[in-house]
Amino acid sequence: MAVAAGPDVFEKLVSLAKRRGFVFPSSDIYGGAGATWDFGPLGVELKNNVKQAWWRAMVQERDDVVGIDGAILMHPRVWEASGHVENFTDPLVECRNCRRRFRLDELPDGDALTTAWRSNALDLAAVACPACAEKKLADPRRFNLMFKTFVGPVEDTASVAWLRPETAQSIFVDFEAVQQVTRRRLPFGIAQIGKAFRNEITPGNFIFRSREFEQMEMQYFSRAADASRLYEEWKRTRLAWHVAQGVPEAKLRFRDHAADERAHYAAAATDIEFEFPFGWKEFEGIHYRTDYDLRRHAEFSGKDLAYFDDLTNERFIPHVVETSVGADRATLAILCAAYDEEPDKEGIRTVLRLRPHLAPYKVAVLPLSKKPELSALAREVWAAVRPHFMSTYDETQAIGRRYRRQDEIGTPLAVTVDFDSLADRAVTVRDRDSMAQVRVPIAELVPALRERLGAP
RNA sequence: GCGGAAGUGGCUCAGUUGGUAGAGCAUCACCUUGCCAAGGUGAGGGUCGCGGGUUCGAGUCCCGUCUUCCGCUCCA
Repeated sequence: MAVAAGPDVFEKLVSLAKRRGFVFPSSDIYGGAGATWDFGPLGVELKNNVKQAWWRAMVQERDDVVGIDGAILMHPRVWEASGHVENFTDPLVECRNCRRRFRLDELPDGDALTTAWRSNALDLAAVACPACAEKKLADPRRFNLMFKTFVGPVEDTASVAWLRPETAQSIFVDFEAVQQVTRRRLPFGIAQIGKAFRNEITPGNFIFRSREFEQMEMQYFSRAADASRLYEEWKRTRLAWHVAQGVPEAKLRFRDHAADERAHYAAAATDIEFEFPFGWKEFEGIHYRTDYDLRRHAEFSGKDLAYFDDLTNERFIPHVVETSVGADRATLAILCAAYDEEPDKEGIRTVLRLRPHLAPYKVAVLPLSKKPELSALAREVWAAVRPHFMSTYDETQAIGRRYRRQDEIGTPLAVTVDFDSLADRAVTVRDRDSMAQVRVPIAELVPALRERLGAP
């Protein structure tokens, strides 16, 4: 499908995204707010469609997953239990010679150094840099990946709160309540879409890595004995979902994490990577989190989070397989996969070959000319279409140019009202990909469009 | 945060040895055309990231700052 590729294409895509109102830099009139992005009128439609497609596949079409929407601010102890306070706030040491940085605990004798640092007795003068061997390590500085804020009018340590760095913890914290109210038996999953915040050291690549982002996560709870099989199943399920969103399988691959690169909570981890124009990058993670999270929350909260199996009379902490995909990254991958250019009489025709269920607009209504009688009928047609499909209307400039505008934003169908329409009450439906045209009576237009757009 | 590069109308850029901003595309209007970026005429839109300095005068020199991009940690 998409033949265009490479970094130059990415620049064109970013340019298109800004020009047509998919994504803007946030706070742009103040010079930008630093790796934060606003989704414009088209971007919000696209991203909402991506989220809706995920929710549909994950919750609506399955019989074993339910959804929640958790709060961004949580009890600070949650992040101690989850390990984030410990693992996301590690002191970093920078070598003044080679400029490389290391986590203090990853240096030789790191545990001893960390202990010394905590008691303000750290001396790095005799410690060699692991990279260049020079003994020029600067004093450690905390680099907190979590955003800190304060609840209540007084900034004291008792009122510290963190913006969640992942959505998963709401699910673990709510696990028992959800399990009880839905009367679920294992295995079952809880899904959530929501914002998460990380104070990234190095954001970049457009919306690929930003400090505020949206996750689509699902935690699947099961017996320990089933976890490995479920882990493999979810890998396949999630890959298939991306393919169903129009991402070619050839541009997708799994990458298993080695033991030393896994997040602190994961016993096994696989990335689904997409071949972005700037390289193969992760955009979904599938993790086997064991019973780590529930066990920790049971420990820290003092609540018994064990599951009682009334068929076997066993009581145990469920194990978790997680799938976690960035909504922004998935949207970016879909945009990259959809971007296409093809030769044209006048130069190049840019087309976003988005699947209809993801396209911001499903239908564009276009009068052949701006003559008042055509405009009037076209607006009447638009009014008939609007309740059924996200749609748009355009009557400025030449018809060919307007088709190109719609191609560029991925609108799959155009409805053209011409002079014959005034007499025969029929319109032309034009297809973005085939550019084929079909004459359809206005009275049958909505079902005809629905048939061409296919399943949601 | 550190090193390197860059920051001019919506987009892509030009702007000579400092003299108060241009182009193409895009947008809009009118005329023409009437099914795949046609043509013509015209219009709107930038105090050149921001702040300060040097100068009679700065987009053009200096300092600071912010942002973006490429590397170093990380991960959705």
